[in-house]
Amino acid sequence: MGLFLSTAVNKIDRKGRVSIPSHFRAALSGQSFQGVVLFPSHHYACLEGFGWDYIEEISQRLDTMDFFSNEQDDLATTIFGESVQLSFDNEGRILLPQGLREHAALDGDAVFVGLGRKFQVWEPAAFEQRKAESRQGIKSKALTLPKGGVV
Amino acid sequence: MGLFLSTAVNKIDRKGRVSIPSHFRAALSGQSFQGVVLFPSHHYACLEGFGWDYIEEISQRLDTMDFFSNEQDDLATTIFGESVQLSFDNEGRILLPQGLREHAALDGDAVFVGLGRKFQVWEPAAFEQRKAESRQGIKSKALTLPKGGVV
DNA sequence: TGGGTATATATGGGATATCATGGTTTTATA
DNA sequence: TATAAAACCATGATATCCCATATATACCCA
Repeated sequence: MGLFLSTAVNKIDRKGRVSIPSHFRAALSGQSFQGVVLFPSHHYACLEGFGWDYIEEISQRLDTMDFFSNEQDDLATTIFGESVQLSFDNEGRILLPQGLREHAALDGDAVFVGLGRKFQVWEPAAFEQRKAESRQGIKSKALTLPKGGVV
Repeated sequence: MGLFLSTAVNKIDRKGRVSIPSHFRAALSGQSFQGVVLFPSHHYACLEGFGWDYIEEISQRLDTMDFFSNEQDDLATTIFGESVQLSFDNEGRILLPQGLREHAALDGDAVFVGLGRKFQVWEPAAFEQRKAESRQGIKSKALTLPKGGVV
């Protein structure tokens, strides 16, 4: 397995904890780090999430760049500097840092959307809007999957 | 594990001590030397930091460069000449040498930014500027990760 | 098939441990 | 002996652990 699928909505409790949907946790069960990495999306008011292996992959790609190059620094500052490593508690929850909650305007409920190798976390109303937009986008541009490609 | 992620701001006390964020210490927990290596960045008014293992890797990479090139001299001078090895106290703090504090204009608060294999230490206002700059840099140059997608 | 039981998941709350921070005392050093 | 550095101790805030419970899901057996 290892792919994030489907959508689920969970509650954020007064301490700022949320359960990661169990099927998302199942997708991560094989990994060394039991938790997720979250990152504020630059396109939308939502969070992007993935497993530890994905971060390591990014790190390896960055390592192929020059040591103290500006390009490497720019990418690393935005990608690594803004992502947070959050481990599961015994109940499969994470504690959402304040900054991330604000970025996605999360309060009360959180929508988890599976997108294959990554997932997103949305405030419910914002997600409804996004969903409508994306349907519209698919219609107007007649988007299809690239041949044999990944989303 | 072993990657530096996310951003945290800690206080420098009147003796010049700062806590290294606990998740950074966790990333270094497997290493023989319990502490960090810091040196003044030549690109920015900040400090660059990493664990002991990374110093060795840098040394190896320098060996692959032209022997008496200016570039190698610069790097070698910076990295080996200006680096300071600072060990944790029982509370996970280091004592910042005066010269380094001045280079990064550190006073009061210090921002720790994870960049994967290394991290940086910034004066808060200076980092805000740097953050904007790096986002801009990515956009304008349409930077993507080598051989692969953007996050 | 129906109904009931067991199991897993999501959620809440109190107790406990960790972290960042400040200060005091002891040790090393010049 | 003067000074800086290291070790030690204290504390509030916050994160983590642990237990309880409700609800939903899977499972079993008549």
